[in-house]
Amino acid sequence: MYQQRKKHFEIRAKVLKAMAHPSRLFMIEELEKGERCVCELTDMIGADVSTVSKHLSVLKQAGIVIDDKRGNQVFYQLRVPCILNFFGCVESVLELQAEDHAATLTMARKLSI
Amino acid sequence: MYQQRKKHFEIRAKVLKAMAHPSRLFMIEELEKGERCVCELTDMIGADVSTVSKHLSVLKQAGIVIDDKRGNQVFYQLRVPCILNFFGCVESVLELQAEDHAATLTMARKLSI
DNA sequence: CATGTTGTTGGCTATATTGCCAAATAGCCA
DNA sequence: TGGCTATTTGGCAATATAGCCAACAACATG
Repeated sequence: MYQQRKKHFEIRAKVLKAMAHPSRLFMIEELEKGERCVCELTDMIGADVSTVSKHLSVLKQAGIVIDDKRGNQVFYQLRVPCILNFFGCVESVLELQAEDHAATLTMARKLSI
Repeated sequence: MYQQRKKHFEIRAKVLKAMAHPSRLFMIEELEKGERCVCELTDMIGADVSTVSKHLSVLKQAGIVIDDKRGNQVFYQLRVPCILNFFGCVESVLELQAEDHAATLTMARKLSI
């Protein structure tokens, strides 16, 4: 049932895993506006260049971005525009969580906890 | 630039991280068909029950599923139907990768590498 | 060529994740 | 109550990830 399609899920998971980091999510959102060089992203994130470079290589490995070396700099570009759509979904998860949280607070207040 | 919205990205990343595991992706896909108890998922996945239970708790923590204890069993249910849409996006990443791979092979053949 | 800028890679430590086993908990039924 | 099933939790070892520094590679420019 699962074992047969395991490989399939492993591959999908790799893509998600590549996205599942705050700095990388930021980069994706930033790259939606257009290509950026490593130095620009580094400035925005405020981490070591080597750290940012490694994050970008994770995204590249996963097929989410492509790089283009021009002169001294390397420009990264989103490869998959649809990623944007997904954030709406993630957002709806978060909204539900917020509702739950609010409901819990209300309930607690009613029960004077 | 990033530091101000860091929290925001951390929260999003948590949701993605929860999804980013082959067994958990399988569960999500399975739960799209309807609720399932832990024992059913365990049978399908073929891992230890405790492992499956922990995976489910990760999904629950992230707000992706909810659980409902009925008698002896615990049924899990998807909370966010839109997750399905995202797989199309992940799939398109994979298709692009496949194309690249094919192109690389073709190129290698042309160059007789 | 020498120097500065931009990125990548290796190495290291700290931390997180995974998955198993064993133990604990909770509900069912005789 | 006692035994059975379903599930969760704690603990542990193996492995993976993150982020920094240092070293290196590639290019530009004086």
